Amino acid sequence: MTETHIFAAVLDEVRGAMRALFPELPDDVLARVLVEPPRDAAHGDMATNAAMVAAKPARQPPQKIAAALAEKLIAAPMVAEAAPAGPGFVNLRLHESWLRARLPGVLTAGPRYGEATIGAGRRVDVEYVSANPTGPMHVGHCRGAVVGDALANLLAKAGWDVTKEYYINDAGAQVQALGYATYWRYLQAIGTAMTEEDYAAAVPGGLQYRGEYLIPVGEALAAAHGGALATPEKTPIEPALWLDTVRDFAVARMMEAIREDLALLGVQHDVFVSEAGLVRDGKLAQAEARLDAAGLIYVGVLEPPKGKTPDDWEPRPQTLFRATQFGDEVDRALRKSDGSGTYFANDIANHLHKIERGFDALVHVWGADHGGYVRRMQAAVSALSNGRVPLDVVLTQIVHVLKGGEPVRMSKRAGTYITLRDLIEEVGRDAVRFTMLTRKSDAQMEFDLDRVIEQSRDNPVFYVQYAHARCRSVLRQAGDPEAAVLAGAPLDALTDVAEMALLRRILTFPRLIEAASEAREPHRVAFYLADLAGDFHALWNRGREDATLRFIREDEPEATRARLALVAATASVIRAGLAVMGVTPVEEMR
RNA sequence: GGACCCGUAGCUCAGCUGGAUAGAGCGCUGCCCUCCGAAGGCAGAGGUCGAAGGUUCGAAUCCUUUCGGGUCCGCCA
Repeated sequence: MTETHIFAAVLDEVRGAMRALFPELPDDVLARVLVEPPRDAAHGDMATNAAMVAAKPARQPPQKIAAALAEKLIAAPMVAEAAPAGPGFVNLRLHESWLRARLPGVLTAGPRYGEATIGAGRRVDVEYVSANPTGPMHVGHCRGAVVGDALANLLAKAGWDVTKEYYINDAGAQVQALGYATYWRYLQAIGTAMTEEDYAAAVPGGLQYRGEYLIPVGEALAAAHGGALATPEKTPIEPALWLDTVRDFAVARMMEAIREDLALLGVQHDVFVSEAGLVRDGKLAQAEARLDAAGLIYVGVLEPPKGKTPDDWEPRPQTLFRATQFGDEVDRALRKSDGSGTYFANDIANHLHKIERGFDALVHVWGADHGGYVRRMQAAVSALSNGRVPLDVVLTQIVHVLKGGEPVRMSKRAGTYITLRDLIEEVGRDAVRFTMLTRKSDAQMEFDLDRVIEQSRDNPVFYVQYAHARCRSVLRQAGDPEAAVLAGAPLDALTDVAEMALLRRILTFPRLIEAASEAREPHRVAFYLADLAGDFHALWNRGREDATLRFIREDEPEATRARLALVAATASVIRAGLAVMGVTPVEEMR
């Protein structure tokens, strides 16, 4: 799709020209040559750093190279002006006719516009959400779900073969606690006389997960097993007789609920991997054997953390992984001092599983509270794959929910935390998804329930949707011409500055997809769409001041067709961008 | 004590992975709707990019130090 990727097209010309001017220039120097939009539009459409990059190896001053390059580039078909500038830039102004001629390609590509080839069909595993199956999803999970899903879509758009994965933490103490909590609800369901406090006192680690959402789970257990999991007096029997059953039952129910919540958000994973399953299949043992064979495991005693030593600190020998060999601060425990595996060990097994499935790259979306965990996981992946498979971790920061400008206090104990379901019911799925992408993922975010449904200029959700609705409104009024028909329209009539600004923005979409996917930053798509919508609204407003700039003009059928092509392309790019974000475009605003 | 993230206009945030005179929205100031595309539009003011060094043709961006905010910190997941 290079015919619509204007930066790639011009870059080809620049590299060709440099090759002709300096045949001996090394490839790695040529690879550093870039063609970018200049900050200041007064400098033209694009600028290249080629002369500055080549100055040293070519042993010539950059300005001199820039002058020669400019002279050469003026011969390129799309170049209208080429001028050396500043420290050695070459500024390029492109023929507007050439830019207009890209428009049919945009229309023909439709939803596929912007697809890139940098993924080159390589396989990437994107793991996200991975909430513990111990309760309903809340806003904290929501951001990770949206960012992960959009990132996966973005990578697919950039040519990666993407697998969306959910890792179920169903093996640790948390799900054990879930088992005990569910068992309490079961006892209640069969009519126990015990009090909650008596029961809690007998539970190792205390009774967690006291939320009401486990009540129906306990009732379902009672329906399935009757009184068989308790004494005739409806008091607890040995945990060994029921814990596995109850825990597995509860986890299955929680996962069902989580899948429903994710479906509400429009998130669908391709693969669910069970931590307990990995352990059962011996993946943990395999991973450990592998690291051991590489001499990366030893039994040792870690230093206490520097500064404040915990009160109960005592040195204990543990099985450790030599994470320091891969850039981590300290070696990390694989086994606790009692010999049982750590969460880290299981996660290593998880990553071995991924590597064995042949992925070329791994991506995780984690909450920021796992930030300290990144380095060791990268160390492990590096060790297991001999450095072949990169692991990128995208951290998402906390979301503060506001209502009318006031923070909504969240407390698990009081049961006032906001579930994903609440959020979607309050503002709608599309607003949730879009808004979650209006910040860099590693910046804290305020989610103002009133703001995100506000219909105004400063709400990008509305602003972008409104632009699409306006586009569709115009097209409907014109009888909804086929994209193929509009692709054949003569475009010479598109000359107004606002029309050209919009066109130029449309043509930067492929470059945006490349950059955003490389940086693993889906939020850039949201900002791009806001800019695109801004250009479109600006053009619309010009039609208000100057009737000759309106899209549909009875007296000018040719100009009308050209403008409809531009409007159709705008709508198409908005749809393509929203598709990456997982947001549904609206046909009209009511 | 250490690690990671953040610090950009009065406010909320972008800044295309080192480029030219740092941007947007809100807010503020001043103009613009009898009607024809105003759920608004146009223009303007507003910045030592937290601070100090360093790297180089060139730094908001990279490195070091430092200040402020957040998150986390042996075997919890």
